[in-house]
Amino acid sequence: MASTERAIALIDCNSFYASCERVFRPDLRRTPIVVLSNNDGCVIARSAEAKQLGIKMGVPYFQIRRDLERWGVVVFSSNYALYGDMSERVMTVIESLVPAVEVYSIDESFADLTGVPDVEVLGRRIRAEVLRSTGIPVGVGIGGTKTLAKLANHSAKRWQKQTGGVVDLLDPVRRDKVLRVTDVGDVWGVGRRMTEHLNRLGIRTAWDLASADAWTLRKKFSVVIEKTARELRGTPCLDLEEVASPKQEICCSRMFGKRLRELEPIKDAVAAYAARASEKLRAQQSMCKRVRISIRTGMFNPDEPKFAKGVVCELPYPTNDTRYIIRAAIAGLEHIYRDGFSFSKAEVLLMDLCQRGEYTDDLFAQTQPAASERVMGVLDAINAKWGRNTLRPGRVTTAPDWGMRREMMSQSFTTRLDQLWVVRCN
DNA sequence: TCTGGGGTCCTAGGACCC
DNA sequence: TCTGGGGTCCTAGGACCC
Repeated sequence: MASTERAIALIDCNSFYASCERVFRPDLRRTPIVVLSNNDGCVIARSAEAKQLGIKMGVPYFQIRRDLERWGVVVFSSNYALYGDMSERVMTVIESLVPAVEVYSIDESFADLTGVPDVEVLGRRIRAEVLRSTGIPVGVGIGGTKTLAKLANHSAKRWQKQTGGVVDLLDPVRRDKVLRVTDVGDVWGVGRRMTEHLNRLGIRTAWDLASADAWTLRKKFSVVIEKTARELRGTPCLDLEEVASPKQEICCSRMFGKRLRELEPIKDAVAAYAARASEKLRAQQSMCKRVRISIRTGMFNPDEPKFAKGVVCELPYPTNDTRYIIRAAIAGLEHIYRDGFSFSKAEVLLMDLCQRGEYTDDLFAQTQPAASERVMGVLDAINAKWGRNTLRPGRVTTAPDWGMRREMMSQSFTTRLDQLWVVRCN
């Protein structure tokens, strides 16, 4: 039965990073897998088997290392080159099957299925096609709004066996049934804090939230939660955004592979982060007017003296020139650095972005010289052809001793021919 | 020894203007 | 004696997301 009722699907990859690793290690089909954050810090992805073992998201690796060994869990450092490339492949397959897509994150996309005769059949087809073409298992949730599609997807995971990974909540009876058995904290957009607030008002399930008075929610909390409640009722408040708008700020922040006390190595790290952020800036055709640089010591060790500081540096004119951005970031760093602390992390944040060619607000304001444009153009062209950091500013080192720890990284199977040397089959 | 990285949106409150 | 009001812009901080 065809209908013009609005239908949105949320398609997400199951245990995405773990699934990516498994595609190239079919011998691990039934083995529990976890993937670690940068620096092998904490667990950020778990295969279904690993979840079953009770391994929690975000738990520090060093705390559970022994257990993982004992249980025979296979551990990977994160390999973003691989995940990014696999993500593109998954999205391409989805785009070939549905009228309109919004890529929402590395492992999720919304699709507009309005007017599709049988959404559940299409959902199952998406699932089968993505699995066949990429090896990645996905779940599909369908609803009248984005929030309901998210809820449907959550249900597909929760009742994986019964649903086969596809849930359609367009039918109001089924929708209400699911709303009643879902905790309000499991609703998209309701975090820990909001859950506490809502619980205090006696709002415990998604159904309670959907039934709550929208105006009261707005007055007591914010328009955000009001929209969530309306969406749960089936009133669309969030549109599908097919064209990604340029980022309003760009950030590069990382923990160092080890603590740094001296200013010089921190300068090197900040230069590298500033260079990376500038690349992202140019990739979306933007310029920035201000740079914020911040550093901090470790946050968890109670014996370690704590210190954190940041500063915003104005640039003389909007620029995308790595050299000036590095210069500003280092000047800021010298300003905030303090002797006698063990620093663990630095962050470079590019703020006040504008699109290249956008009119400056001051007719007499200085603009970036053409030479900058040319040098950066050459830099990016060479690195696009020969790989990141083939050409780089003198301050940026490739294998610094403060660099990231990643001792269990898989090969970049899909993006580096020189690393494609073993694929195990059983 | 050891605890990620990258974003968005909203709100409150201060500064400033007329 | 007596001390406006409305509007805008900016910033910091909170909350949330994956």
